[in-house]
Amino acid sequence: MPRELIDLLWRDHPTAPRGGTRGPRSRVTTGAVVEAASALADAEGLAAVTVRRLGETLGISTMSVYTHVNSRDDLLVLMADAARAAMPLPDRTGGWRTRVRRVAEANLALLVEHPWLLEIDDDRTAFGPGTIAKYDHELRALDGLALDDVARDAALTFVLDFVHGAARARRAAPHAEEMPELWARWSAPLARYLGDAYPVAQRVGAAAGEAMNAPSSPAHAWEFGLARVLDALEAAAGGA
Amino acid sequence: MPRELIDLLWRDHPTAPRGGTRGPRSRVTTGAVVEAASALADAEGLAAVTVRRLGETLGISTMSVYTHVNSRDDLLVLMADAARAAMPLPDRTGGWRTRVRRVAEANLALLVEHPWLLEIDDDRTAFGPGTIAKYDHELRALDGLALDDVARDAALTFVLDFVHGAARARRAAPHAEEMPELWARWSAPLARYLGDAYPVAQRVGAAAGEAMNAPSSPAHAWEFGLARVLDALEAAAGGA
DNA sequence: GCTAACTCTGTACAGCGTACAACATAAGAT
DNA sequence: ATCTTATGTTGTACGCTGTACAGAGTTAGC
Repeated sequence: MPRELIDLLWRDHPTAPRGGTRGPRSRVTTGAVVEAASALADAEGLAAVTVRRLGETLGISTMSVYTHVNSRDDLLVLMADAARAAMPLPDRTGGWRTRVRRVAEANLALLVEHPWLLEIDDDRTAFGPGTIAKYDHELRALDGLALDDVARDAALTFVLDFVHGAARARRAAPHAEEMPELWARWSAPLARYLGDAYPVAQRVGAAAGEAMNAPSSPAHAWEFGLARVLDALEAAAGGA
Repeated sequence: MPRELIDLLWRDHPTAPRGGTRGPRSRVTTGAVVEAASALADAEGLAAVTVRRLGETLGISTMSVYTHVNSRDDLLVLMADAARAAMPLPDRTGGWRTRVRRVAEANLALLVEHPWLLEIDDDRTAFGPGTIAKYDHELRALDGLALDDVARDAALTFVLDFVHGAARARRAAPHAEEMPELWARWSAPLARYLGDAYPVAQRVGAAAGEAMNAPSSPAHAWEFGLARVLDALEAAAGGA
């Protein structure tokens, strides 16, 4: 399997190198490896995606995984692109505000469904068909705004960064289940250390913390922030 | 060294447990370990911060590191809090727009100086004195905006998420030095795969890519985005 | 049937975080 | 001055990681 990552990314394209026909039939395809890895990441987090685990779940040996994928890093790129390729692209009816809102919502849904995407930070994903198709589609959501190409790209980045931050806040933090116990053990010493210093932080932090536990809060913060983002875009384009 | 992380975070506080006086003198303090780790991360990235490397640079054995820090995860929390404690807090003169701009700029500077902060995602940092002091100070930058406590916290998060995204884009990507070679090897097959599909993505991507190489571009995108963020805050508060 | 191309596999290595037990050292108790 | 006890330091060892490499098994084309 000396196929390059770019050819693996485009493995479904008609002109992509298929690999010779000699030798034993593969018991598994690159796509199947990527799917299994993504399922594993969905279920147990990205750290559970080890080459050994992957071989096990696929019913092949550890090293056979490398027949279909060049390295774990490459696999992560393939996973990220596959997730974006499988993402339902929001429809294009309505005004730009509606369309951009749908883009934001679709991206939030994607990141909530696959939180491990937040941990994959590899520029090479930009070469994948899923990522490119997504980029193209989302750029078009900005049609109608008076933005040149560079500004259009910056505007999309602006929206997606906002979504990224919201998704990061929303997902269960890595050690979330231990937090109650941690709080029980630490709140007393923390109060002792703090005394009456930082009154603003203490008051606002308490309010924000309580609000966080209210079920409606993340949705409210999302609506609030998204409205701000849309307003900002409108202002940037000098009113659509 | 059975001191808990919270006590290590507050180790400079007068009432923090100092640890008994018996036994050999420590050859090294927790603070020194954190400093060495941060220097290592600045120079070679967070992945270079291994317990073995740390022991080496400190002139103690690998396992002695654990005398001063409970685990590598705890060390990352201490590093993050120390970086925030050492951050120069922007002064508080001027209107809220000026102050918030300074907050954003200070945070960008922090993340550019210590890009590894982007990789540390641990809720326990919120218990550290540096993080709390920073939070308090930054909340006060929003004084004068008509926001209740929950909204004030959300507004700060909004600003900091924007900075976070900008910093992520600005830092040298993990495999940045290999990108030119990668591009040379991949641009031809990519062009073949793409054909004339996704014209918008191709045009905008090319423009944005070229702009990225223009030295003025990141600064321009930053100014643009920051202005949008400030406008959004003003709108959120119903005009300051 | 032979050869070349291909998949699959087991072994092995260097690196990681860290549990644990043994030892060294210094202060407090006697 | 001696003993006790708390602490710092260290080496060894374990299980885990990604993956290089060599060899064995399998199939298509000559």
